[in-house]
Amino acid sequence: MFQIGEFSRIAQVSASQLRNYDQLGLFKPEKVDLQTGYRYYGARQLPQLNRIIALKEMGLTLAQIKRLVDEQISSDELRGMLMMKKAQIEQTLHEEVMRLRYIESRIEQIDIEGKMADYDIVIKSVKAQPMLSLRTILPEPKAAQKLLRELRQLLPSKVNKRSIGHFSAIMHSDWFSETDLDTELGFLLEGAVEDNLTLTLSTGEELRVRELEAERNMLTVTRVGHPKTGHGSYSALGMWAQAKGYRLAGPVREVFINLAPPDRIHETVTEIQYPARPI
Amino acid sequence: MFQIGEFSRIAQVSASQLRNYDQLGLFKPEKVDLQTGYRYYGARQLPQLNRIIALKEMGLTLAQIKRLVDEQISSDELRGMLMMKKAQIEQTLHEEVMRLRYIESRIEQIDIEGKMADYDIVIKSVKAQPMLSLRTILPEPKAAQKLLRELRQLLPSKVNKRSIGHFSAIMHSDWFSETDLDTELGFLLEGAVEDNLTLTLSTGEELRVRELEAERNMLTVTRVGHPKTGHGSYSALGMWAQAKGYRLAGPVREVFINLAPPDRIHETVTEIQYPARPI
DNA sequence: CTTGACCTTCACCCAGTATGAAGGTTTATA
DNA sequence: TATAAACCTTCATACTGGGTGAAGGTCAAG
Repeated sequence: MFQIGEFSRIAQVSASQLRNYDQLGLFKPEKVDLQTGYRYYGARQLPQLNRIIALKEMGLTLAQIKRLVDEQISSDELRGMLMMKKAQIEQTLHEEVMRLRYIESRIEQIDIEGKMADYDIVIKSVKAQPMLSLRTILPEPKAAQKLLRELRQLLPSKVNKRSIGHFSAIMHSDWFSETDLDTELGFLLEGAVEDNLTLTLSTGEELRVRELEAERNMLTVTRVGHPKTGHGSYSALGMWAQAKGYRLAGPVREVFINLAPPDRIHETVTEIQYPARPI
Repeated sequence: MFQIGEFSRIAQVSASQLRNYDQLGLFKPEKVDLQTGYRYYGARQLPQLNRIIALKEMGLTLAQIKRLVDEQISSDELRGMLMMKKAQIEQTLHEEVMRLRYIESRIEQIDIEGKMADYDIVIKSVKAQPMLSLRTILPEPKAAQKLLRELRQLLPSKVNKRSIGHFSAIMHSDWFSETDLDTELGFLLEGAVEDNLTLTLSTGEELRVRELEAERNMLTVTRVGHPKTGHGSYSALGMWAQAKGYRLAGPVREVFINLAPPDRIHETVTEIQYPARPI
């Protein structure tokens, strides 16, 4: 029979931990002197304590170990618990590997470019949201500006001013070119809006309200600059997606967070949103 | 200019976090109304905030990010910080992989044997300690018992009773056999002991004090049972070492934590200690 | 009779943020 | 002009899964 101090030296577990385990009902001394409260441990208890320590090192919590130890759990159940733990570790392992890959790609980028990139990809989730839009083949980028100008005049009379959101574009083309892009243009709308609202332009084209889908995994990058100069951001998005294990999935959205006037067009702030799925 | 609420919606960062970052000096609004204290953020601040979020996801702390952001750190320094973080992640990754392998081996073992092993390996560190011992070729296991009996009679007269530790064996043979084992037998000693203490047995053999080396990584397994039946523990030790990335390194020690009398020999508790080195 | 080991209980620490409540202004809408 | 919603500050608390330490007192061995 060992007193707590000696037992703690043999097992290399602090006496306070032993008292703690006793109190938790996880590991009780073989005998407690009722008069003095002294704990007495038997040598045969060492294997039990070692089991607890081994399970702790496998990453089980004390509560789980308690269940294991005092419910005389079957080996099948134990196997199940270990499998769960295994899955959990594999999950965090996967996440760590992704982080590692990403950091490596940033280091590599610094090595190549001599500086840190001026954009950062962030993953967001986006709720479903109505949009008043027109899908059209844009002959050239400036056509969008004309559309915007007219919309700005017409919109306030049709829609409550508060519910006008950001001007946005959805790119339905898969390829990148300067001309003849299949693009959906319009304004995001906030809150409830009549479904069948429409707005007719001077060209005869008609904007309708439609619901943009919610996206759980939206890779986004926000950049300042002329809207035409976003190429770098796209390639960064692609690399990021690959490093983190996402597959780019849907039509890209470009949300114009602030619409600078033409003479300060390079101050425009755009958020590029690329729907993605985990691989 | 956005108020905190709208900005928080766009950036998907809670308003309280934004206030927090402001207070930490990590990310300040473009303008603060001195009258009202209202924070106003500009669209061009979004990329800055995204940088902070991206760095946070890489695992840097807010304090590190603050240094990065407001000390205009050079790309070399940034590279260094990321390399550090990378090394750190690789370290935890390695540990997780080890844990995973171990858990897998335990699951496998349950699958094979239908139950959990009845011993658990625990890694300890052991201090240097004096031992009064005799190295000899043991013709047969019972010779050890004879030695022990004589030692028990002789020892108390030579050594302060308090400083007598556990009876122990050190196996200098690499192979396992029942007979002719090159074994060192004796008692561990506690506290300071005269160096040149010796003890002569009736056979003429002489026990001397020598210092056992400290071992930082001692793989230990504690078992209850007849001392001869320890084979299973040894194979478990080997498997464990392989799974966790250790190389078995030194002569094994067996410490008899309790020495049961011959009629209850199966209650003997032994700790097997195997020095090891991380690979 | 002294010293060291032990007892209980309670509080506090770790790390790194994030959140919430209380109590009070400000702004925008009806 | 009333009222709701948004904002302000400050302070406290949560989280996770434990571990450590002090205070104040009792016990045991030599």
